[in-house]
Amino acid sequence: MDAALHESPARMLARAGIEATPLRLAVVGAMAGAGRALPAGDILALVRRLRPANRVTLYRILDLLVEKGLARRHSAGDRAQRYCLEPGTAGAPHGHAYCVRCGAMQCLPQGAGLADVAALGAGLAMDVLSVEVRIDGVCAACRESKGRPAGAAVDGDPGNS
Amino acid sequence: MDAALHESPARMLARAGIEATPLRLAVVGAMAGAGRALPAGDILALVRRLRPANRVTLYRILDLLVEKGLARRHSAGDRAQRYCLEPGTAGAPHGHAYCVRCGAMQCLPQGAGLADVAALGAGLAMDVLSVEVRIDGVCAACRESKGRPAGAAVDGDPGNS
DNA sequence: CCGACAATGCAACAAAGTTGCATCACAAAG
DNA sequence: CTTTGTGATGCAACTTTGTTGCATTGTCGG
Ligand SMILES: [Mn+2]
Ligand SMILES: [Mn+2]
Ligand SMILES: [Zn+2]
Ligand SMILES: [Zn+2]
Repeated sequence: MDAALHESPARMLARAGIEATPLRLAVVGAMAGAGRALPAGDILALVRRLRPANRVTLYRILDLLVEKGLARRHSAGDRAQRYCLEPGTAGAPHGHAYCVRCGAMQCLPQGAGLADVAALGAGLAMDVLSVEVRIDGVCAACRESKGRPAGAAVDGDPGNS
Repeated sequence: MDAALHESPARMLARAGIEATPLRLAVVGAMAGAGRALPAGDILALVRRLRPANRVTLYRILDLLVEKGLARRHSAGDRAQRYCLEPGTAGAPHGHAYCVRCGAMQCLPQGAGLADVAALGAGLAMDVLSVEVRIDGVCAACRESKGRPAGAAVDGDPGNS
């Protein structure tokens, strides 16, 4: 996609008040421009194309990114949490489309359809913190390829740590 | 709550084409009238007030209920899936309000705020199967009690199996 | 060089769910 | 009444995903 639209990983970390380290830059780089929310395992595989990386450290970095507001954590139908970068400008939430076949979780354009869900939360006798909207289904790629799941996962074998 | 509003567990199973067994009746009974989506662990604890029950069998029963359309499985912010009975009449989806503090997941009234989310799914190059809407926040009970979480869990010790 | 302090790595652990296989219950057949 | 088949249940081991405690490394101010 159009790389010019994206801030550099270094700037993103700076904006969130997180000290830049090689691993953190690699993690943010892996998530940037994906256009979808990735499970920790996929992010780890992507980062390991560039450098060795420890599983636990990755989880700690992801926790930090979420805590500092740079990333969001989303639950899908399966057991793994997905992480996607907050769209640059603000904390406006966005929904996701989850393929129950291949596990891909596409980020949807901001604001789409979420307005009245947020309104719904307002009447709830609850301090609303966030709103999760997920559309489950079978993605176009998986609908075609009847056989194996379409974009099943990031390649690259396991191993290190 | 008003028990007269609820179908009997036996009837629910019959309607879904599931053979009734004592355990299955107990499971459906535990879920019925809860008004919220319960994690498997809570359902197990409730069932065990009545009879011994095996963890694996419970998971198999829950899978069966979901497969036959009698129950729905929902993911929350934590690692445990929640299960709630489909409201009697139809497959109309409903959203949930999840308390990040005590883990309670309240079922919201049907239709509330989900109309345009469903519409959003229609434009998606994806075979839409279902729509998940979850409002995360801190429930009223937890907001008051600053100390320990409010409705933390179903009581009853672990043990059996 | 020295100590402080954050980042990383490693091993063990934990929670939730799954798998394979043994057993049980019960009904139909002989 | 006994045999035999089938689905439901139980049990142990395992997998996946994430977490915790603690050791090690690296960096920066003095
Ligand atoms: Mn996203
Ligand atoms: Mn519900
Ligand atoms: Zn797919
Ligand atoms: Zn609560």
